Parts: sequence; structure tokens; C-alpha cells
Amino acid sequence: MTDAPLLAPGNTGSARPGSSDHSDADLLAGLNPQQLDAVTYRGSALLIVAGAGSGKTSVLTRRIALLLRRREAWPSQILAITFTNKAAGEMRERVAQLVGDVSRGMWISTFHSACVRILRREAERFGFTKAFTIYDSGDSRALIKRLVKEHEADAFGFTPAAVQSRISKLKNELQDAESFARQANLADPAERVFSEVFGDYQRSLQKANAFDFDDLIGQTVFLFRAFPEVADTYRRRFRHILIDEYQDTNHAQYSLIHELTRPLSGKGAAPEPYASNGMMIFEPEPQTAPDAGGEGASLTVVGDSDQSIYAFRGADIRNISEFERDFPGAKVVLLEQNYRSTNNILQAANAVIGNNFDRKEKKLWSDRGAGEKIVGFTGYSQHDEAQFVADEVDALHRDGMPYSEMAVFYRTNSQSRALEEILIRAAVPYKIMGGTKFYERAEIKDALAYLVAVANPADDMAVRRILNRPRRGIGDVTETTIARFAEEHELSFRDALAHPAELGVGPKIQAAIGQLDAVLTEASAIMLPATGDVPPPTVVAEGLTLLLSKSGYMDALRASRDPQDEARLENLDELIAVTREFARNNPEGTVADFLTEVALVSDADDLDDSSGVVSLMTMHTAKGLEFDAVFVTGVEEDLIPHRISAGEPGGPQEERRLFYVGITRARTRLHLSLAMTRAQFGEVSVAMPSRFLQEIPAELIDWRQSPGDINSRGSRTLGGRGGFGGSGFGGSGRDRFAPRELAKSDRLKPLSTAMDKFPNRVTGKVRDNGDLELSAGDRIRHDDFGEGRVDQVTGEGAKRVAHVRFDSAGMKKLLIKIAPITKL
DNA sequence: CCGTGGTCAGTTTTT
DNA sequence: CTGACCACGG
Repeated sequence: MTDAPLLAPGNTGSARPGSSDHSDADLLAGLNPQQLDAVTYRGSALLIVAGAGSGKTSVLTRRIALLLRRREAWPSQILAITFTNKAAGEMRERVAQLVGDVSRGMWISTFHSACVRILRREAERFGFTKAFTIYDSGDSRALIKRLVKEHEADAFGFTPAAVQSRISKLKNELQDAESFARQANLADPAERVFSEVFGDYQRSLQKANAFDFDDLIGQTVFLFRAFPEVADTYRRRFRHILIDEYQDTNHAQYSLIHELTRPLSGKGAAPEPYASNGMMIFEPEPQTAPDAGGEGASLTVVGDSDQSIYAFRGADIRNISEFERDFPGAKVVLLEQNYRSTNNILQAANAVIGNNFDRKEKKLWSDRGAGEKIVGFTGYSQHDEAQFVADEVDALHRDGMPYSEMAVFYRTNSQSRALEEILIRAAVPYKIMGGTKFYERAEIKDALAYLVAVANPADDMAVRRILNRPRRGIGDVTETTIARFAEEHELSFRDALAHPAELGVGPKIQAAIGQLDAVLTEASAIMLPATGDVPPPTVVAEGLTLLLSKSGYMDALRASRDPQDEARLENLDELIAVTREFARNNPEGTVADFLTEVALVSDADDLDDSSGVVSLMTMHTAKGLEFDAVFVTGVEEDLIPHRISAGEPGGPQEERRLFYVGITRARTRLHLSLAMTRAQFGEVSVAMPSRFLQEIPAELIDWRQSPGDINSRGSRTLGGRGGFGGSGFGGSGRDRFAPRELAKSDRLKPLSTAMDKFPNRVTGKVRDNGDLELSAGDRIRHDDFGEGRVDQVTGEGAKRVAHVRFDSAGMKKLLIKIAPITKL
């Protein structure tokens, strides 16, 4: 990689270290005093506490740009860590806009990507090869499942998922199988079996030349601690380390940062720049760069403990709250001015987050005016709620707001279904971020397993996966036979395939195995050329095409009568398109590089061209994004806060932060909606408004239809808006559903919260038909739908549902307990 | 060894 | 209501 010019075109003025002449003006323009401080402060450690929407990305990018512009740092000396690949891409782009092309020399990536880069270069030091594969959660779960079965750990109540999450937690605390075994109570048989599974899991990974997600971080820390001279190489290289979303770092990541910012150990000779994989570890130190002199790198972290939402995967909020203790002499800058949202939205956000007790007081403010009120809506069902979203999106769009400026959030992925159904019907273009992930589809995993089998033949899991895909008549028995043969001859599973005749299996199966072996060998010849050869950029695309065609995989799908297989073929075509794209962006990319990229992409990353469509995503995925209009849906108890969080220490508080993250994404229009009933697993149940709603001052919310409306008067919802139309609801009738009592109670108790008109207080008054007995054939009257005949009754107790054929409104399902109905 | 049919289970967030 | 998994019968 050639060094890009240090200075941006048009900025060839005399930028000397420390100088701040006119050429910096553009970088410092428009910053408030705190932001300016955050951009220009120089010292060993800086914590930027950046409230939502306070311009932290801008601060971070300008800080980097300034370092480069003033020649305080060479691009290669900068390591910036972001939370997602997408954020990394954006940051690189923004720095490039400020200072030109130099961004290419910097490391701007996620923790995981950075560690992969380091590990690829150093893996050989501790028993791996640089072709190692990365196990995603699905891969490790599959492996753990096998081990759980082998150890009969399920007898002790261990599910694969539980084992996986426990191992992950341990690894995030930098515990390995040995250290766990040392301190575990092995007298407890359950602990012992877990310990054994953990140990086997780790040995399997090592044998397969593979790392799981957590290992990428943990093993890098291990590497640095075990090989101080290696750590020194990177300490010497990275002089400025910047970490975004610091509140979501876990202990392993924290330790990694510590290792990197430590002063040189001085152990071992000054490392020669050694070549690995054709790349130099570090570039010659520029003359103008400050002398490392054994000093630790300067560290800048940006975060907001109010937006810490990943404790469940080991994020430790103490990393940020105790930063000043960890890095003595650290400077702290607070960014509290919000440039994103209107004050109504910020007030709601402040009010909600203020209920978390052990937080540092921090109040976002904005000079953007009050803005529109928050719109609240309570639907009768989740579909009704979705209809509200669709209507509102439509209205906003007709008012000129582009679809791409609107987003719909929900707590759990499963909530997206109802929204999708209605949005499709309403012809609203949308895109789901996340959801069923492309790379988790079976055919994609198969295709990738073929690539892994070539790139990393030690990975038994991958080879076993493709053994009988497409169907070759190779089943369990044969697989075991091959595994045993491999063990006996100290071969890898992959290499055992080269000896079909010695396996003692039938001729047909021998032929099948031989054929697979031949395809893999042929692909290897293309994709893994002898060292020295420079393969064409398209190796991966060609190799994949060859593997899929000569293995018969494609043919099998084409021959199939299953209509789904057509879609699978299309998916594979798309994957091949991805490899072409990869070749374009990485002319020297290897198979391993491609697999790395694929393994580390996340949901939030494929945001690329959501041009012109509404974005649907979970609140987690929404972190770091912003939209003009935001719909937070399903604001119900047991959903947000999620039921499962209730039992976990700190759970409800984390949920509150998540809700806070959701509402602070909105610039001008915030909608909070919920449903009074929600169907989950085909069963309908009653939903209660989230406790977080009552934390928002009532005067900030304009209820189109409040929970009280539905409870005290029965469903208004479907009556006025039923079926398809629903138009005419969005706006004109704004006050139509405002409860009469509201005005009065507001005047009497101005500080009252929205919950005053809520059912929590009114629970007793929720419409309750008791155990109204209905059976097929009964005639009933519904407040909105009129008269109808009961078709059938399903469910038990409070969840009994009547399927009613209304004379004019058609078929409806009604929850008998609360539906506004009477028996005739 | 393959496909079917049936049972069963599990439902939070993700690099 | 889905999807994964298992046991059975061809």
C-alpha cells in the first residue's frame, strides 16, 4: 500500500506540527466550545461523554482530521474502533472528505475486524495458520450441540444455547477453559461436565484452526500478553487510538485497549519489520511524527453510559464510568447540546432516562424549539397499530418527507411481521434491516462451507457440512467411518476424503467421495496458488462457481421441483455477485479475506442503499442512526421492558436505556404506539402499556387514541378505520379521541404523567366480559362491527377467542374477555 | 440412506 | 404460528 499524500488537495499550505494556521479553520468551524475542546485537546487520555445527537461523529472525525492535517500523526499511526462496519465506513468517508485520500492508511474498523487483521499476521506463533476460519454464533452452536450430546451434558440441564452463552460470557471476561477449571467447583458434577465441554470446545476450535467471535478479541489479548515483543510492534505503530461507543465495550475489549496503550515493554529487540502475508507490519516511522519514546499511545474514547444497551453480551458500563480512575490524568469533555431533535423529544428522553438511578446527571438541550408533540396511538391489535404506522407514514410522505427519512423500531424481530403485512398492503416501500440474515440461509452457509473446505481444510465442521450436500448418498454411517479413518491415520477429515478406496465402503459411495475430493482439489489449485503467484482478483468468484457447479449443487437445485429451490438458486447467484463485488474492492483479496468479510458483516452494515424506503429495525440496530420521523412500536410491558429482562439484575434499567436510544433517534417527529392485544405464537394475549410511557410528561404527548380510550369505551379502532382504507384518520380528527377527562385533569395536575389516563390505574375498569360463554352459532353484537354469528371458539380461560362472521364486516377474531361485545 | 410425517420445542437484543 | 428435530417406514 503506497502512502497517500498527507495533505488534502487545496490544503498544501504549511501545516507544521502544533501549528494552527488558517488551514485548520474548516475543521474547527461551527464547533461549540466543548466540541472544540474535544477536537483539540492533546494528552494521554480523553473521555468524551457525548449525549445522543451531540455531534460526536463529527467531533471524532475532525479530531482525526486535525491530527493528520497538522502532521501530528501519520495515517498508519491511527487506530479508530467503531461499533459496526458501516460506522467504520462512514467515518473513513468523512475523514476522507476532510483531508483527502489519506484515510486509506488508517485502521478504521470494528474490534473484531482489527483483531482478525492482527491475528492473520500472528496466528502462526501460537498454533494457528493465517487461513483460520471464523465461527459465527451458528457455527459454534452447532459445535457445542455436538459436544453437549457427546458429554450427555443435557442430563444436567445444559442446553446448547445455555452452554454457548456461558462460554461466551467467560471469554468476555478473558477466562479460558483452563482458568475456569482451576477455579470451578469440580466436585459438582454439573460444573465438571461443563468444564469438560468448554475444554473440548476450545480444543475443537484449535484443531479446526478456527476462532469464534469472542476468541478474536480474547486471543489477541492473549497474544499480546504472551508475546510482549509482538505487542510492542503494535504499540509502536498505533500512537492515537480512538474508540467509539465505549460504553458498549466488554472486559476483553477493555483489556485489549489497555494492552495497546501501555508503554513499550522493552522486552525483546526492536522488532524488525517482518513480512507476513506479503504485508509489512508497520511502516517506517515518519520524521515528523512525535517520538514514541516508550510512552503509551494517546487514547480517546467516546461514549454515553445512557446508551449502553449491550450488557447482555458482556458490555461493562464501568469501563466508561471508571475511565478517569483507569487512566489517571484523563481529561473529560461533556457534550450536552443536542443538534438532532426538537425539545419535546428531548424532554421526553430526559424524563425517561432520569428514572435510572445510578447515572451521572446529564441533560440534553437543544435550541431547536419545542417542535411537534409526540404522537401516541393505541391500537386494538398489532395490526391496528401497524395500520396507524402505515397511515402516518403515508401522510408524512404526502407532506413531502422522503421515505428514507422515516424509520420504524421494535423490540424484537418477530414484531416486524405484522408491520410488513400492513405496509405491503398500504404500498409503503420498506426495508427490514436485519431479520433473517442472508448469510444464515442454509444454501449460503453450504456455499461458504465449500469455500472454507478449500481455504481451511483443517475445519472439519465445514467439510462435514458439505459431505452430503448435494445428496450423494453419504449418511451418518459413512461420515463416522471417514472420521474414524482420519483419526487412525492422523489425517484431517478433509484429507481422509482422498482415500475413498481404503474406507471399506461401497463402490457407489467411494465414487461420490472421490468426486467431492476431486472438486475440492481442483478448486484449491485455483484459489490457493503457490506462494509468489499473484492470483487474479476473481479467484474467489471463479472458485465458488466451480465448486457449486462441479459438485452438482446447482444442478440439484435446478432439478428440484421444490419451488423454494428457485429462490435458493437466486440467493446463490447473489452470493456470486457478492464475490465479484469483493474482487472489485479487494483486487488482492484471498478466499480467507472474503470469508472474513462475510463472517463479520452485521445487520446494520447493509444499510447502503435504503434509498427511498422506510427502514424497519430493532431498537438495538437503530443505535447510532437518526431519522426525521421515528415510530417506536410495541411500547408495552413485557416487550419494552422485555419480560426476560425483569429477572436480570440491571435488566429494566438497560431496557430503559434501549427505549431512550429509540426515542433519541428522532429529529422532528416521534410516534409511540402500542397495541392492547398482541398475538404471539398464534395466541392472543392482553398487553399493558409500558411503564416507560408514564415516565413521559403527559403534555408532551398528543394521543390520537390513548390506552384509556380503548379501555373505557371499548374498541374505537376498527370501527372508524377498519379494513383497508383507514385514511381520513390521519390528522383531521386529531382531537377526536382525546379523552374528555384529560383537559380537566391536566389543569388540575399539570405535572401529571400520561399514565393518568392509563389503565394501570384503571385496570379494574378494563372492559371485562368475565367468563361470557360463547359457542358456535351464538349471535352477538359488537360496538363497531354490528351483529354477527360466532363461527367457533378457540383458546382457554382469559385467552378465549371468538371467530365471528359479521353480517357486514366479515370475519374477525375477538378476544372474548375484553372485546366490546354482547350476547344477543 | 432418504423422505415423510409427526412431535416437539421455543421464542431478546448482536460483533 | 413457525421452525427445528426425531423416529419411523420406504
